[in-house]
Amino acid sequence: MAAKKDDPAREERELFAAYLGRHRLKRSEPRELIVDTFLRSEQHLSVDDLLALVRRRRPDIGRTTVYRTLKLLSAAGLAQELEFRGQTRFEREHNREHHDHFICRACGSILEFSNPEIERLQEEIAGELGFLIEGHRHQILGLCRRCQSGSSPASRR
Amino acid sequence: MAAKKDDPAREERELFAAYLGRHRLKRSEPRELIVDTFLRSEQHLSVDDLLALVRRRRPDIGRTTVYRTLKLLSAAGLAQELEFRGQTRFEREHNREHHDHFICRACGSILEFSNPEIERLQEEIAGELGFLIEGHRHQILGLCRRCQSGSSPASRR
DNA sequence: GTTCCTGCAAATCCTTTGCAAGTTC
DNA sequence: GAACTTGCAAAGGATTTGCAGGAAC
Repeated sequence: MAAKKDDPAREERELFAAYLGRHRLKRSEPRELIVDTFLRSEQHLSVDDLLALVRRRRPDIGRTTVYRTLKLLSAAGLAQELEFRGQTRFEREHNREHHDHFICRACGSILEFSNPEIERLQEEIAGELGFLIEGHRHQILGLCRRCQSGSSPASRR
Repeated sequence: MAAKKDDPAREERELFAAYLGRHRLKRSEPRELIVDTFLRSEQHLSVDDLLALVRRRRPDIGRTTVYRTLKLLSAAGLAQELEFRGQTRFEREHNREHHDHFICRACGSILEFSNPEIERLQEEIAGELGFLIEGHRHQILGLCRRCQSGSSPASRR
């Protein structure tokens, strides 16, 4: 359950390699760099956030490749998309406990939360309506602690 | 509480007129037509849905005007935006009980639900994190009853 | 008459696609 | 060498903005 000592992302990289193999896709240096960077990064990256990180090492990598690789990661079940104000952000998905998000409208920071009782109630309501749940998107919008108290909002990343 | 006999949207139209007055904005025929059409329509309209409805009466109305009027309606607290797959939809907001949405991924239909217990739990969790709630977006995605059973999905609107 | 509205076209933003050149198997 | 990848540029879709003409106050 716990991460391996030296490489918490090893399992995910293996899963990604397996996904590529299953689909007759090839490994490549840009692809591996993007995947590694994503897996080691903070959560909730936009495409441009990730692109900037990747370009620190390989300034010649194109935005398109980041888009395509993130799509692969999603398809492989290793990344999940979040939508906020028309922007898409991505977070790691594998082996992470299900959770939802608070989003601060002032500084854009994202806090995670989870509550089994809410999940249970969702299932219950869906059952009553005959609806089959495949997923959900639950975002709470407002102000984080810092942005409520501080005179100026925490700077946007 | 209950709607007026002949014109359930009277109060909303008055509120909208008041909003215009407060902001030194003018009334106009396209604007009133769009507002009326929106208030009388089914829920969860996209901009193009509303545009099509409005053009039945006035084919010369532009998409831009619909965008702008919906923005005014939101600002006046009479409409609320929903986001789904990069598309924005709008629903009436005033005097409606708070609710969230099921969205069927097959036919795109939207069911509403509400659950005070979920609301309460949200508040509770937010309190623990010191987060001040201003709103939330809670969508459950999956398959509606028809699309689970029927061989072919209910047609997309 | 001044200020606000309107529709069109152009511009933006985010994302996807076509394509020729480069890589991987 | 065949099949897949890459980056660029172009295309796409949704939404916004600039602007000249028209309507409301």
